[in-house]
Amino acid sequence: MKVTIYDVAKRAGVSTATVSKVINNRGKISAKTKAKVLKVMEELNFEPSMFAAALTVKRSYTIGLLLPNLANPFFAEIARKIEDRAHERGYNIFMCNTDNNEEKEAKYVSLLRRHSVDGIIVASAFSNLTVLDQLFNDNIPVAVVSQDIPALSLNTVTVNDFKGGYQATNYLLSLNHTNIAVIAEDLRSSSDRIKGFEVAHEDAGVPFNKEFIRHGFSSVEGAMEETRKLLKSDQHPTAIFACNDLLAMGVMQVAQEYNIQIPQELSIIGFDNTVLALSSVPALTTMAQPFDEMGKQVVDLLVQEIQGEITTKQTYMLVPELIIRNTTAKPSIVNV
Amino acid sequence: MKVTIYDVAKRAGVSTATVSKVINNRGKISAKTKAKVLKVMEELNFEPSMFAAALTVKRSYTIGLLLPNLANPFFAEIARKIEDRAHERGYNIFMCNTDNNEEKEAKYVSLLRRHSVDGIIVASAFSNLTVLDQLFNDNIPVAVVSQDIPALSLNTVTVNDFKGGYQATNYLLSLNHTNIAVIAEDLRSSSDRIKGFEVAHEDAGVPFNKEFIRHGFSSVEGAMEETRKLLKSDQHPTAIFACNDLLAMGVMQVAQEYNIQIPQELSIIGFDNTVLALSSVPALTTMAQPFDEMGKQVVDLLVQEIQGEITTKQTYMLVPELIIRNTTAKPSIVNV
DNA sequence: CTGAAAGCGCTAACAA
DNA sequence: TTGTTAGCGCTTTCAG
Repeated sequence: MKVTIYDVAKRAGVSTATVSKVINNRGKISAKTKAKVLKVMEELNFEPSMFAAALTVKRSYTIGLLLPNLANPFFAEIARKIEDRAHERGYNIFMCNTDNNEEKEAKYVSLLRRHSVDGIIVASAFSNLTVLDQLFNDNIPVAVVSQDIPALSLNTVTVNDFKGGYQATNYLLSLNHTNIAVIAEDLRSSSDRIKGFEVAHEDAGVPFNKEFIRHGFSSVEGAMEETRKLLKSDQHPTAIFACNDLLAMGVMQVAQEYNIQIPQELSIIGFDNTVLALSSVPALTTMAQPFDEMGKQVVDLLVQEIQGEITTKQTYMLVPELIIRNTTAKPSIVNV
Repeated sequence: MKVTIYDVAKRAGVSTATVSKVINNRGKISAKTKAKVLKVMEELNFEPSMFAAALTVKRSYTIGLLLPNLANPFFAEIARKIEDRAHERGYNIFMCNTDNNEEKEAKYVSLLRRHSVDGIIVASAFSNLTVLDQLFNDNIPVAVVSQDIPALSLNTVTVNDFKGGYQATNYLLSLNHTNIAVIAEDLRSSSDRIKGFEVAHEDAGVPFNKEFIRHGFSSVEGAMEETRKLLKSDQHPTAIFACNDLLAMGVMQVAQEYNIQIPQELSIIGFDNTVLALSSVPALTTMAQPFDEMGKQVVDLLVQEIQGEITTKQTYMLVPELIIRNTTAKPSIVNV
C-alpha cells in the first residue's frame, strides 16, 4: 500500500494539516515539528500524491507536448530542450507524436485534457484549429514553437526564417555563386526562407532562376529525386540551399552518386543544425536553429501564462545563426 | 471553470453514478439514458478528470520513460516507438532526460512517483540501484529496454549484442578483411559486441589484433581521435566496426580528412541503424536495432505487469539485422 | 503554532 | 436500471 499523508501524520503524532504544511513549506511551523515530520517522511519514503493535491489546488504541474515525430532530429532536439526547461520549472512533459495527423491531434488533446495538463506546447503543424479553439474556450494555455498560427493569437516562439533564408543565400552569394538552387518542404517556414533567398538575390543585384526553386519534398528521397533533375539540367546550379539538414543529406547523396565533389564542384548549405549536420561527411554548413533558446522561451512563456504572470500573448522571434563548415566554397572555374 | 461530472449529471437529469457508468461503459444502463448522457457530455465538451478517478481507482494510466538524452537519435527512435505503443494501450508517457546522471535519475523517479505513474521504463544506464530498489519495495513496475541490469530481476527487452557483433564482424570477414578494428563505447552492450567480434574471428580461424580493439569513446570527437591513431599505425586496418552509428560518422569524417576512399580503401560498419546511417554519404552499412519491436515489447511487458496479467519477470532478447549499404566492400589490393 | 473538518471530481458498493 | 453515500489523499479555511 502506498504511504499517505495520514500515515506520516499518525507516526509523527501531528495532524495531516501540519504535514501538508511542511510538504509545501507553507504556514508557520515550529522547527521541531517540522524536523520530526521531515524525518518520518524520510523513514517512510513518502512521496505526496500530486493527484490528490491537484484535485484541490487545480494544478497538475504537467505540460503536454505535441510534435509530429520524435524520430526527426529537429523535433528531438527541441523536445530535449523543452523537457529540460520544464523540469527546471517543476513541470513534467507528456510526449505526443502526432505525425501531423488531425485525428491523432484531436485524440491526444482529449487525453491531455483528461490528464488535466496545465498547458500545451504545440510544435506540430496542427492542422486542427477546432481543437485549439476548444482549448481556448476551456482556458487551457497553449504556446506554439517553431511556427506561427496566424489564425489564432497565442504565445509563440519562432525563428526568423526570412532572415535565415536571406543569410544562407547571402553567404553563398558572397562566395560568388550566381547559380543557386533551393530545395524546400511545403511549409510556411520554407516559403519564408525562399523569400529570403529571393530578396538576398535582389539586394545583391544577382538574378535568380525561378526554375531552381523547388519545393514540396519532405523526405530524403524526394530531395534526391529533385537534386538529380537539378544537376542534370544544362546550366546546373553551383550551390544548393536545402531548407533543412535532412534534405541536405539527400543532396549530398546524389552528389556522390554523380561523382560531384563537395564543396569543390557543388556547395551545399542546410538549415537547422541537427546532429546530421555535425556528423555528415563533409560536415555541413548550415543555419543553426537556437534550440536551447527556443525550448527555454516556450516553456517560460507557457509557465508564465499558467501562473497568471502574463495576460497578453507574446511572440518571440529568434534568429538563426550561420555555421560555416565544409560543404561550402567558392565555385570552381571548371564547373561554370 | 472546468466542467465536472456533476454538471453533466444535473443537466442530464441523472445521478453522477450513472454518468460515471456511461463514461466507463460499465454496468447496465438503458440505451435512452446513455444517449442522453452522451449528448450532454458532448454539448458540455466534458472530459472526465483522470486525477479524480485515479484517486479511487489507483491507476493513472501514465508511464515514466527514463532515457539519457533525446537528442541522441538512438533514444529518440526508441522513445518514438514506446510512445506509440503506450498510446495504443491507453497510456501517456512522461519524458525524462537523465543524461545518465544519478542525481537527475533520483529526482525524476521521485517526481514520477508523486505523479503516481503506473510504471517506469528505463532506457538509461541507471547507475542508481538504490532508487530502483525503492521502486521495487513500493511495488511500482519497472521494465528495462536495451540493456540488462543483472543485479535486479526485471522485465527486460534487449537485443543480442553478441550476435550483432558476431554478424557484423562475420560480414567483414566474408568480404576478406583480415585486419579489422573496433571502436566502442564503455558499455556492457559494447563489450558483448566486442566479444562477438572476437568469437567471429576465432570461428573463421582469422587472428585478430588486440591493439585494434579500442573502447571508451562516446562522442564523435573521441571516435575521430581514435580513428586517426588507428589509421596512422603501420599496418592499419582495412575495415572498422564502429559500435554505434554516431561513432561510425566519426570514422567517416577522419577517412575524408585523410583522403581515404570509402569503401574502396576502408570499409565501415556501424550499429543501430538510426537516421544517421540512412542519410550519411555514402550510406552506412550497419546492424539494425529492431526499434519497433523493442518499443512494442517493453510497453507490452510493462502494461501486462501493471494490469497483473503476468507475475513472473520476463526477458526478451531480440536480434539485430545486418543492413548492407555502401560503406563496405572487399579490401582493395592497393591497401594491403 | 497546530488541528478539525469540509471539499476537490470521481468511483464503487449497496439500496431502492 | 438508477441513485445514495462513503471514501480516495491532499489542501484549506477557521478555530483553538
